Amino acid sequence: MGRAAPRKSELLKGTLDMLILKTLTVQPMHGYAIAQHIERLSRDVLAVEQGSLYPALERLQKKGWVTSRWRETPTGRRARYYTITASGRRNLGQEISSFERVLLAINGVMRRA
Amino acid sequence: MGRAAPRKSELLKGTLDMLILKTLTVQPMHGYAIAQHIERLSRDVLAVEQGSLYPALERLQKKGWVTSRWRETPTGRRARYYTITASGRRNLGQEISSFERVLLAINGVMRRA
DNA sequence: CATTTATATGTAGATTCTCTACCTATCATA
DNA sequence: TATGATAGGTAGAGAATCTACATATAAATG
Repeated sequence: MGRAAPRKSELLKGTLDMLILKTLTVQPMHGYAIAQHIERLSRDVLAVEQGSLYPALERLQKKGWVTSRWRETPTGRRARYYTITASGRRNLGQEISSFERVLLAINGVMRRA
Repeated sequence: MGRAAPRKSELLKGTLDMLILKTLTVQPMHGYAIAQHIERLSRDVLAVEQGSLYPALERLQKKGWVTSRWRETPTGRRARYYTITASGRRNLGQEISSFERVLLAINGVMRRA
């Protein structure tokens, strides 16, 4: 057999919520589409497993950062569409600056260590 | 009361092993010094708790990426000094490129989403 | 027509990592 | 004398992710 398939997966722990919220700033989307969106924009470097996705969406909803309702997809299937809330947007902003802050800190160690 | 003290802590989950290994490329160090080093180079953005540090060091040792032995510190205390191994260096290289790869992927989502 | 693949949502349980909260001990300083 | 810094550690909880499974429908393929 040939070389192993180029690892599709990998996900920096703790970034999934941020990625989902950012994705929902484009437009309301159902879970399956959110995962596809993230995978596509990351050129398939990031894999969003269902076992991570749906619990994450519940979490976000419980925190009031997204709301959801059942709707029909363009192809006539039923799906739960998620919408980011105002407080979700505020939280996204905070998560982004915290992420950047930590990233700079990590860089500080990795460059100068 | 005034605003909360500027959070000292924060640690991108999954990066601790990389930070420790990178720190040990400078020179063998004991645990306490590793934590201080990371905190200092990150300008106190990253906090390395003992409850994370020592289990991480055990992990790294179990995987053969570091070795350790008791020695005396310059100030005459006993401390366990950790040294990165050849396979530890190889692993560090892989962790770094994987980290960068994932970071680019996240950026792809965060910029274009 | 039958089967497989893609779309869509979810749950259970295990794993992994980190954190909080402890405990011990020595040395330096106030 | 007591407190803080140095040094190492553990137990248990909590959070997030992953694997594996279960369900259902629509579209594509044989």
